[in-house]
Amino acid sequence: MSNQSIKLSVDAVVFGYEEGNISVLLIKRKYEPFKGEWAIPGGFVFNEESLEEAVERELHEETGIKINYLEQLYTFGKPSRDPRGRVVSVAYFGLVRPNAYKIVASTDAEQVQWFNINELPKLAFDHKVILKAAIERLQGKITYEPIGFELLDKKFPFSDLEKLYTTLLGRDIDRRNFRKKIVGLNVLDELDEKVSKGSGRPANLFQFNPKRYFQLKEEGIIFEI
Amino acid sequence: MSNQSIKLSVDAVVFGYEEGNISVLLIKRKYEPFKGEWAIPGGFVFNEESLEEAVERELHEETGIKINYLEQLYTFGKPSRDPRGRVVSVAYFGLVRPNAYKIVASTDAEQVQWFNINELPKLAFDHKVILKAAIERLQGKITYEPIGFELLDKKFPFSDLEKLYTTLLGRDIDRRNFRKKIVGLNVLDELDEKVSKGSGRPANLFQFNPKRYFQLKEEGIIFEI
DNA sequence: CTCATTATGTGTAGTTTGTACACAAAAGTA
DNA sequence: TACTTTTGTGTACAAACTACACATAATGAG
Repeated sequence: MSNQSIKLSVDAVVFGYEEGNISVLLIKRKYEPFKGEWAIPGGFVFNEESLEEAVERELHEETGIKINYLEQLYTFGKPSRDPRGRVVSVAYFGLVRPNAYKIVASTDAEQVQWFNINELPKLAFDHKVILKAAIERLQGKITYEPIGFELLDKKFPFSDLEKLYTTLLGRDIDRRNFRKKIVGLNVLDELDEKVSKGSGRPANLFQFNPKRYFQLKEEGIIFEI
Repeated sequence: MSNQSIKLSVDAVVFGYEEGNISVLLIKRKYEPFKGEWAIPGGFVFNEESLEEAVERELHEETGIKINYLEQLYTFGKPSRDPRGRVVSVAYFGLVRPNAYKIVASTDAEQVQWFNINELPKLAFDHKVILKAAIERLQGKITYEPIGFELLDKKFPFSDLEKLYTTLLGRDIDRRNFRKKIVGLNVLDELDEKVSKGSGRPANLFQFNPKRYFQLKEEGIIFEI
């Protein structure tokens, strides 16, 4: 099989969340194919780097971002997916706090921008399919793994968490029951700090406690919303 | 990136189930590297075939089996995982009814054999890691997708289903509650046939109804055990 | 043929979890 | 100071889960 001529690339769907909006990080391609079109950041894997290293490198090169949470999503291998020839792409799925980093376009990217997932532009390659898979994964996973916290500030008022879940799940949540449930999971620390945004009673701040979460997980107690 | 020299392969972890035993299909390698050692079936992807086609081809070539259920598991890309050089492997996860096919070794395989997942031999490459991931996926997935039926005969007594779940989940199940729950999901058809194996009251046969399952799924009713 | 053995089939009560729902407290603003 | 806005909290009812025992239909041994 020395005559195999398949190229391997990685792509990263990076989600951010801010004030009730879920957004994805996209780049405008500087070169052919699909020059000038929007695409998920990514690129070819170097011979000696791992797939994760490749994703982080490409992301940093093209967008300036450093990722918070990263997991493999799916590998897309349809022979026709890239006009240049056979390219198989391992797609990853990432989460960041958008305000924690400044996005800067460089190398293959002419521009970088956050897009609300409900207002997406036309995408290059099969990136629409990849993005769809990523959104489904995010929506599915948020109910049984505490990944939502990766999208919020370290310290957050309960209402932020609630708004994140209503946005992601696309349905209303009963505030009291939601809080009861999350508090019952016992993975949040209630801080002695309050935050006030505009009018209304100031909210207490909370913080996710990963240590406690992993302890509980080992004891077989599962996170589920 | 024309100087990328990464090879792409696929591997398939195929599970079977018979009489309280979950087993995996392994081959004994005919050639170097790892000649004579047991491994998951798989091989290099051809330039023009999709990943799924590659898996099915390799499986058929090496073991004679045709798969019942196939899904992508994970892509393993550690630079050091293959002594021949950089090989990235897309691992798949398959289910079959073992008695439905005759396994026959050929091409790269000197031998094919079902191994109980609790009595595994030493494995070539990083196949131990792959297998572990596959087992976890199987155990996880069986509680929220009706994939268990792919491991049973088309028509099966309830006790078979129950035994499958106790085996996979590694814990006892209350027979009455389990039956109540599954029947309540409304995805099984009760047939007018009975089967008797040795002594004991003959059991009614059941059959999974995929059509009904997909209907219910679209209505938002979820399968969960 | 009868009795012991084996596996299937079935209901109910108690507990736990989920759901629906409204008002007081603490801040800002006019 | 009173009006608006957002946070914080408890209870009653419904649904789901759990534990649990005995009758039924077959086989096999004596």
